Amino acid sequence: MDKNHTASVLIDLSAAIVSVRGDQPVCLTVPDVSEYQTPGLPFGPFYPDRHRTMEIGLRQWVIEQTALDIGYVEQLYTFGDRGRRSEGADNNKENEHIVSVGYLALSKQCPQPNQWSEWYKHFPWEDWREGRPDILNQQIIPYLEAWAGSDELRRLRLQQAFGVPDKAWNDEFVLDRYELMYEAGLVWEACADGRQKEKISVQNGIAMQLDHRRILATAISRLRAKLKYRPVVFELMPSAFTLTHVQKTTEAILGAVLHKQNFRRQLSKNELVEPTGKMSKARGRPAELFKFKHDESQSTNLAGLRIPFGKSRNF
Amino acid sequence: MDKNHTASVLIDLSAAIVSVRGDQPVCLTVPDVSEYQTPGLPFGPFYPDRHRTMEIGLRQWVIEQTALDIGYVEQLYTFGDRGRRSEGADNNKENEHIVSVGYLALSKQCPQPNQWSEWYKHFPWEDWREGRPDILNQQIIPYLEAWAGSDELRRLRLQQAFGVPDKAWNDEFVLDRYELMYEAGLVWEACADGRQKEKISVQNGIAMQLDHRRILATAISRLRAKLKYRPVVFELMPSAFTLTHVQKTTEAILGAVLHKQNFRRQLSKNELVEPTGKMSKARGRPAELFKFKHDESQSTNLAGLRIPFGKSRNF
DNA sequence: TTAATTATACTCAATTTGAGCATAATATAG
DNA sequence: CTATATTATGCTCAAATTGAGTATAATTAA
Repeated sequence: MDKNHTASVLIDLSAAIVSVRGDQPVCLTVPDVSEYQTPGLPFGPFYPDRHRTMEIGLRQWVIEQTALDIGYVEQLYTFGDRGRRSEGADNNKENEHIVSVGYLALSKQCPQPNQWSEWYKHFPWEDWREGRPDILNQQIIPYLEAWAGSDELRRLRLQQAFGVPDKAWNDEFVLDRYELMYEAGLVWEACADGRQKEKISVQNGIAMQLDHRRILATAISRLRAKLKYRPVVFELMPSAFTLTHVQKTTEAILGAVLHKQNFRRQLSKNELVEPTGKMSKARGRPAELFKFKHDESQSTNLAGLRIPFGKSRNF
Repeated sequence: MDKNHTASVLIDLSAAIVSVRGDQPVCLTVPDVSEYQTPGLPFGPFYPDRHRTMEIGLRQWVIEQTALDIGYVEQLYTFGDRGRRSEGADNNKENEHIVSVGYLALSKQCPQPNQWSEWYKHFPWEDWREGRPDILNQQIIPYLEAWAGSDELRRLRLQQAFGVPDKAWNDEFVLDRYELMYEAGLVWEACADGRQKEKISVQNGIAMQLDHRRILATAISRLRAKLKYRPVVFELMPSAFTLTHVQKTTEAILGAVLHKQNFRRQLSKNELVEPTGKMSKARGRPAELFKFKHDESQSTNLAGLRIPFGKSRNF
């Protein structure tokens, strides 16, 4: 291969550190010093000679900078797109290319409320708990329809991501929706990256620095998907909780409301929780307090398109 | 942050290019020139100023070097572990750290049979189509049990990954199993990385260069999981195929046998295929030839721990 | 012509889901 | 003190899905 091209890059470890406050999922952000005032995700460089693995490197600076207790950490995706970091307008003097490795981390607490940003302020179209968000029919869909025009591929992607006109909304396609909106020039970042000449008239959710909103969209997608086959909700719960609390947290992340009795049935059937014996005190009838059953047997509940393994699989 | 540490790295794009030949899943490999004769995955450096995204870079050198038509491409994971690439014993002069970004690619054809390596030669314990592989009870499990000793955490991980003694085998935990074996010094790579002083007596599957067997394990895990909620099998099928052919391909990837009639029921219920009108010609009764229904409506079949969304979700 | 082989249709009990009703235990308003 | 709002929890029941077959059809090979 020819050596006329540079292959050396810098690696940023960016973290979407997620928690739930009340009924709102939140994400740790750092304020922006520039004129735009857009918040960003915390990130730090990866020093390969100091940290044995990237995850260790990530944990290191999260501890140093935020003093948070993050238990669950998962690598999301590695973004190396040129032009998705507003490089021209930024401080990086274009001699070094930056690749960002996105991580998802879950935290049980979220102190200092002003440093945490609510998900749905950045993605108002993703919260369906009060029904279909108005912004979809009033702003986003009409604009996207116009952008798609008669382009067959664009219409297909639109249908896939947003369920228009007759497909169902899929809560996991957060990233697909964001990327479509980026391409269509519907989000501020597209404008900042120079893909869109004129400023966006409607502010479709609060923008973030560089490609951080994309990383957050990836985090939400992943977390929503994961919730369905791994008991990660409990990484966001205190040691004792009511079943309603688990449900509210799940609903916050999924952006959808669930059937109460059936939700409890799943929890008890899968033996994910066990009673503590104590009771909560609130408005109505007191609820029993449960704790997470650290059985490790969770691994058994997978599923999906339903492959007919049959019961004989347990040799 | 202190600038005493270097942050500059080189990025390798490694690809697990997967296909299915007969009833064996295979993976494109390149021969090793060194004394060990271990095969490796094809890889190439990422030139950030030449390729806009890493995926474009990957596709580029795959086309250049293999002339293969790969449709489906998915980023797997970014590995930055020090000491997992046999750096000391290798050609890299340790002044530049290398991070490898693993990709999974699917190919419908696999010409030049000798360049493709069968999965289960590298992972003999993962193929359960003829029942539980002997190597598990005869070699792997006893060694791992001894390694775990009375260490509670190790025993838990062992139970989780290998299902011993009483949990079920989970086909998706390919990476977990490989990593456990690596840590226990049960695979050749651990020895090559200097973690294991003495050579492994039993060759537990054919080793690969650097951390390539780890990337392949990640690919298998991902593909097995994906199969259950996305119609990716069809990326490995020709344009017309019999239902049995789809099933054999699925079974090859999962390393497990499935119930025939119920497998077909799933395919027809989810409307993933449509008849071509033609028939196949083989030994027994001729089978109808089908083609993949490119409906894009596949997106509707997800699932998992079964979140009780209820039918009211289709607003 | 028979047997082996493969494909496909159909059945049926068990389990799981979606949806909701009924009742229990508390706080608070009057 | 009683009624009412509020939340928790137990229970039912029909519909759908799954696991595990049986039965039958259409070929080739012996």
